[in-house]
Order: sequence, then structure tokens, then C-alpha cells
Amino acid sequence: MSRPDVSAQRTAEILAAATETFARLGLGTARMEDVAAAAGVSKGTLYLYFKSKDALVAALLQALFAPLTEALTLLDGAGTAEDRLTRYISATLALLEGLQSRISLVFDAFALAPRNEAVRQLMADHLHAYHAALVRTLEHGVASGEFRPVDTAQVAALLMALFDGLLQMAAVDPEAAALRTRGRGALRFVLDAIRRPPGRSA
Amino acid sequence: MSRPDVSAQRTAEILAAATETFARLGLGTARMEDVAAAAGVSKGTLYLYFKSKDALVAALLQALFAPLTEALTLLDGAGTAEDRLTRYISATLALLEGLQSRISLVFDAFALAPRNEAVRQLMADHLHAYHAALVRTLEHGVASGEFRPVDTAQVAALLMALFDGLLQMAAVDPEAAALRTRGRGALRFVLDAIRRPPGRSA
Amino acid sequence: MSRPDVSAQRTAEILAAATETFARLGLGTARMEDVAAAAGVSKGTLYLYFKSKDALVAALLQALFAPLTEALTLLDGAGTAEDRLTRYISATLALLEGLQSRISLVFDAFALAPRNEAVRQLMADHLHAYHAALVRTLEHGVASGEFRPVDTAQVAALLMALFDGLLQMAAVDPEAAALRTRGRGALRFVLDAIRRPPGRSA
Amino acid sequence: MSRPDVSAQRTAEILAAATETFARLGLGTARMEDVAAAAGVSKGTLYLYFKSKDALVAALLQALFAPLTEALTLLDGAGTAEDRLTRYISATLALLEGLQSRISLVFDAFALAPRNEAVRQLMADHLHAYHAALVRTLEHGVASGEFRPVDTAQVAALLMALFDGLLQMAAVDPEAAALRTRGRGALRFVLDAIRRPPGRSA
DNA sequence: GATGAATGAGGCTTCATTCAT
DNA sequence: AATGAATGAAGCCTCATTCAT
Repeated sequence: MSRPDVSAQRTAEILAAATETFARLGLGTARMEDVAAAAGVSKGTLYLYFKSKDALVAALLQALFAPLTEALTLLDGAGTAEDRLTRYISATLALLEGLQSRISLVFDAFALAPRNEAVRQLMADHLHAYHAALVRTLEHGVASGEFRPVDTAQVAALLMALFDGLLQMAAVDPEAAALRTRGRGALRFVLDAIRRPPGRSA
Repeated sequence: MSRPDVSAQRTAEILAAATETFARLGLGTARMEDVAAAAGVSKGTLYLYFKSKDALVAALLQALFAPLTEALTLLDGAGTAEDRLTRYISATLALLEGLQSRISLVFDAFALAPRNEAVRQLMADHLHAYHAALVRTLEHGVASGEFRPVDTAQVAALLMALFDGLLQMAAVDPEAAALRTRGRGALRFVLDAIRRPPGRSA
Repeated sequence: MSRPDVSAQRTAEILAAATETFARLGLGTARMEDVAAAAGVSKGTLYLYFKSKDALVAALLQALFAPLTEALTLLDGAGTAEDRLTRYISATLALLEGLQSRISLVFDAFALAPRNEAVRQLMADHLHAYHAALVRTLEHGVASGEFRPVDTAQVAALLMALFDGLLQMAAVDPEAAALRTRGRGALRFVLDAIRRPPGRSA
Repeated sequence: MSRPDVSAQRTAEILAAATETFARLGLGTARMEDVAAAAGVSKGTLYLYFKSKDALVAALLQALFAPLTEALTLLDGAGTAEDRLTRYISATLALLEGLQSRISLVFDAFALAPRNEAVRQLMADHLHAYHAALVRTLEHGVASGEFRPVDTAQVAALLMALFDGLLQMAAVDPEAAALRTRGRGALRFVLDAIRRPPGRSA
């Protein structure tokens, strides 16, 4: 009945400010001072909640990826495989659009991954969970007769690559973005390619 | 017939050393001293050839992307559209595998792009040239009857995203990579999807 | 009633240390490290109080000239023109003797002036105020009949040049200095030359 | 009958270029590279003619002061003391106006003097020779009855200070310069003050 | 003599982190 | 818990000087 949430809330505030600041200035460029200013606290306070800049970055990236990982549950929901994929992709595209300004953090994370084990692990875990969920869904579709008997691992990887790539392109060339449109088009393309032709069974 | 190549060669040596060093340590982490040591010259010499660390990074990224841009000419060569795409993708996958250890530089570049106009421009230019060449090739294929009348801009974007995404995933999870295998599989998948069914006209 | 003086005091300490250090080693030769050591703080602390070495130098020169400019008020005090001039020169000579060891800073400032607009402005402002005050005093003396109807602007410039020159010579050749003696002698010489001969009006 | 003058000429060229360059950029700011470029030779060549930057500066200042010292012979020429003083001051003012753009070097030299024994010696020597010549001339004037029996050492110092001061003021505030006009006015002022009143002997 | 590429010591400045209050 | 002044290691860059050609 004490208030552990007081500091929990402060932690969240700092994390939010750090996310905004690091996204705007870059992981390497943003200074702890900048984060402190954005959070409305002093530099010293940052160190009461996070051991170091690295720890703050790690926590921040974890928080950034959490909703994306959580959205994977949509792939194990009810409905046809196609429904699930569509639902998941819609939700994810919405999440990504919500990330908007924070998108550059994702690239900072990718750049960091090969040289920071914690970050690499974090991202690898996400990608594995992502891949596994896609494979399960695709196999469900194949088993149910929705999809042709494709190489599910291969198609899963292809779908992941597709969306990562779209995200990346959107970041470099935001005008040509239309991330949501492109994303849906890409899914449709893949579904068209793996869907079992309708009148085929006749 | 004098020796303008003296500097040219030294420039190339420094660029090579810088590439290796920045790839290994990261654009932000590597120090000019590290580059100098790798190049076997003194710190001061670096500044004889490049005005600043930023200039060195810019030159290095330009050099990194040049062969990738150059490979685009394969898309405008002879043969069917499918041949050209296959040839180009093979060449590019080979290039990327050759990049191997330097691949993290690409991600550093992506992370830098939103905050460094020179880098953003460099990458945007490459992506535009890439997209235009793909569109040309796909339209050729559609005109010749190889491909179904697909939305070429959309498919081109999809192909680009696909390969960028594969590259990205390969970096985070190098073991599951098999970049070349995955890449060819992805191309085959797309080609299968857009190829005009053989006996269809009958 | 908080402690805005904490920084104010530290600022003053640093300024004092910088003055001593720059005077001893020269504006160009002294390192920020030297100043820090003299102030008993770390290098980083210097930058908490002054944006750069240049800013520190500018602040220091401003502080150096302030008392000299302030002494000009003596020229507008009570008494005959001759009293005022004598009083002012005495006070200024005392100030300059107090500057003693810091005198080389004045020459550094003169050397800097043509190439540093802030410094040039600072000194030009002082010289203009100086000249104007002298002219006012001389004109008062002419109006009151103390002085012959001389060209006051010219005599003012001459007085200024005289004292600047004495200062300069004292710096190069400190032994022959006797700045105070020479200074008083110079003033007497000028006063003798412009004073209206006593019984002349008879 | 060889050509020792070849290198003598080259030495002079370098000295001229150095003078212009150091005057323009400042003794501390100008780089050996700048001097080399101005002289139209390579950096290495500079070191064939001068052992170091310091040596170059010393030679340059010596050359700068030489004509001023030489002009002192005019004080020992023919004519009345007043003639000689007038002639000398005219010649010197012309020299100084010729120095124009190089005038800031004089202040660099004054700033350097307290911390560079060679420079201090050079300037002290000049000032002593200057003072001695003035004293001689004034004493000649007193002896001949041109001047009142003034304290010649004191008046000599006063004259020197006067002209040094005028020079200094001209540098800080070039617009109010009119160095030549002010200089002549100053001399006239002093002569008027020490000249024996014409009909006085009667 | 002349060159200019190469050197490396050294200066200015930044910033993650600490700690006394 | 919170602060923010203080620290000092470390990075980028400059430039006087050297030396092989």
C-alpha cells in the first residue's frame, strides 16, 4: 500500500522523454542533459532511475519493441489464416504509423545490434517470435486448405523481410512512404501468390 | 605522366582502412586515430586527404554504394525481363556477400540518414535509381508478354523492400542468413507470382 | 535570496585566475588548462562559466578596462579644470601601477584589436569616452579662463597619446619606467603649455 | 663573383611575404603555410632560409624597425634643433604611413616583448637609441639658445611617448587617424612649449 | 636547393558520470 | 529523492617541423 508507482510513473516519464529525445537527435548524438531537460528533471535524477546511458537505451528499445511483439498474439487468434494475417498486418502498420517520429530509433537499434549484445539479443528474440508466429499461421492455412503447400519458413521470412524493407524505405524517403498502402498491397500480393486457386478443387 | 596517383592511391588506402574500421567499430565509436592506425599513417595524414571525419564518412558511404548503383546497369542489358532480374539479383547478392563484414555500415548509414542530409540524399538517390530501373524492367516484361499486367511501381517497391529487409535480417541474425539462398528464393517467389501462366492464352 | 552569488563568485574567481594566467603567459600561449589550474578547478568547469576561450578573453578584457573607464567620472567632478585633470591622472596612474603585472594584457589587447571585432569595439569605446571626457574638461578650462583658447580636441588626443605611449614604454623598458613620475611630469608639461599666463590679462 | 645574392634575394622575398602575412593575420595566427603561399615557395623552403618561425619573426621585426632606427640620423644632421626635429618627425611619419597595413605588427611586437627576450632587446635598443638622439638634439637646441633650459631627458621621453601613443590610437581607431596631421600638431605643440620666447632676451 | 607529404604533440571542447547538499 | 556543480577522460583537429626524393 506504499507507492511504488510513484517511481514507476517517474520511470515511465523518463522513458518517454528519452524516447522522444533519442529519436529526434539520435542515440549517439543525444546527451543525457537533453533527456533530462525533456523529462523535466535534473541530470542526476536520470541516474537514480537508470544505471547509465546504455541501460536507458536498452530499456527504451525494449519498450519500443514490446507492443510489436505483443501484436504477434493476433496471429494466434480466431479466424482463417488469411484473416489473422490481415488483422495482424493492419494492427502492426497502425503501430508503425503511430511510431512515426520514433522510427529512426529502429534504425539506430539495427545499427547498434552488431556491436551491442543486449540489443542484438532483444531484436533477435523479436524476430524469432515473429518468424515462429508467421510459420504457425501459414501452416494453419496450408493445413486448412486456404494456402497452397508452400515452404512456410521461406514465405514467413519473405513476409518479414518485406515489411522491414518497407519500413526502412519509408524512413529514407518519407514522401514516397504511404507505408500503410504499400504494406497492405504487399500483403495482398503475397496472399494472392499463396492462396489456393478457388475453383481448383472442383 | 607525373604521379597524381600518389595521392589517389593513398586516398584509396585510407578509404579502405576507414571502411574496415568504421564497419568494425561503428561510425560513432571509431576514432580517427583508429582509422589512422588501420591505414598505417598518422592522424594528421588523414586530414591531408579528408577535411574532417564527416567528410571521410561521406566519401566512404559513397564508395560503398557505388558498386550497388553500378550493378543496376545489368537491369538494362539484353535478354528477357526475367533474365535481367535474375542476373541483377545474382550480381547484387554476390556484392552484398562480398560486403559481409562491412554490412553494418549500411545500417549505420540508414540510422544516419534522417539526421544527415548528405547521407540521406546519397541513399535516396540510390533508391530512386534502383526503383526506376526495376520499373523499366518490369514494364519491359509486361510489354513483351512475359509478365501479367501488374502494377509495376508497386511490384518494384515490393522487390526493393524484400531485399533490403533480407539484408537487414541477415545482419541481426547472421546464422539464419543464407542471404543468397533466401534472396534467390524471394526472387523466384515474386517471379512465379507475376509470370504470365504459360498455356493461359490457349 | 537564494545563491546566485555562488556562480557569481566562482565566475569572479575564474576571471581573476584567467587574468593572472593570460597576463603571465600571453593570450595566445596560455592554455585553458593553465587557467583551470590557476583557478583551482577542472578544465570542464571553465566551460560552465564561459562558453569558450574567446569568450573568457573578452570578459577578462572588459573587466580590465572597466575601472579605467570608471575613473573618467573624475574628470566631470568639482573643482577647476586643472584640479580635475590632475586628480584623474593621479587616479589613473595609480590604477595602472596596480595593473603592474597585468599590463602586458593591454598590449595583447591592442595587438588583438585589429583582428577581433569585439576587442576592437571595447577599446574604441573606451578611447571615445576618454577623449570626450578630456574635451569636456579642457573646454571647461578654456571657458573659465584657466586655459588659453587651444584646440581642445587636439590637446585631448595629445594627452591620450602621451599616456598610452608612456604606458607602452614602461612595458618594454620597465626599469626606466617610473611611470608615475613620468606621467605627472607629462601632465605638468602640458598644463604649463596651455595655462593662461597669470598677469597676462593686466 | 659567385651569386650569394641569389639566396639573399630569396631571403628578402620571404621576409617581405612574411611581413605582409603576419601583419594581415597576426603573429600568432598566421601559419608557416600562409607565409609560404604568399612567398610563392614551399613550406620546406622557408626552413632553408630561417631556422624556425620564431627566427623568421625575429628577422622580420628587425627589418621592420631598421628604417625607423636609421631615420634617427636625421636628428644629428645639419640645421637648427627645431629643423632637425621637424625633419625627423616628417620622415618618420612618412615611414609610419608607409607601414600602414603592417602597423599591427608593431603591436604584436609590443605584446611579444615582455615574453620574448630577443624581441624585448630589439625594441629596447631602438627606444634607447631614439631617446639618446632626441636628448642630443634637445641639448643642442638648449645650448644654442633655441630652447628654454628644459629637462631634456624628460621632454625626450615625452616626445617618444607622444608619437608611440598616436600610432597606437591610429591603429585602434583608424578613421580618426590623420596620423600625419596629429603628429605634426603634436610636435608643434611641444616646440611651442619649449621654444625660447623671441624677444625675451631683450 | 626545392619540394610537399608525413608526422605527432598539443590545444580546445564535450559529455557521461559522480557526489555533496 | 532530487539537484546541478564539478570532474576528467577522450575526441577532433591544427600546425610547426622534418626528410626522402
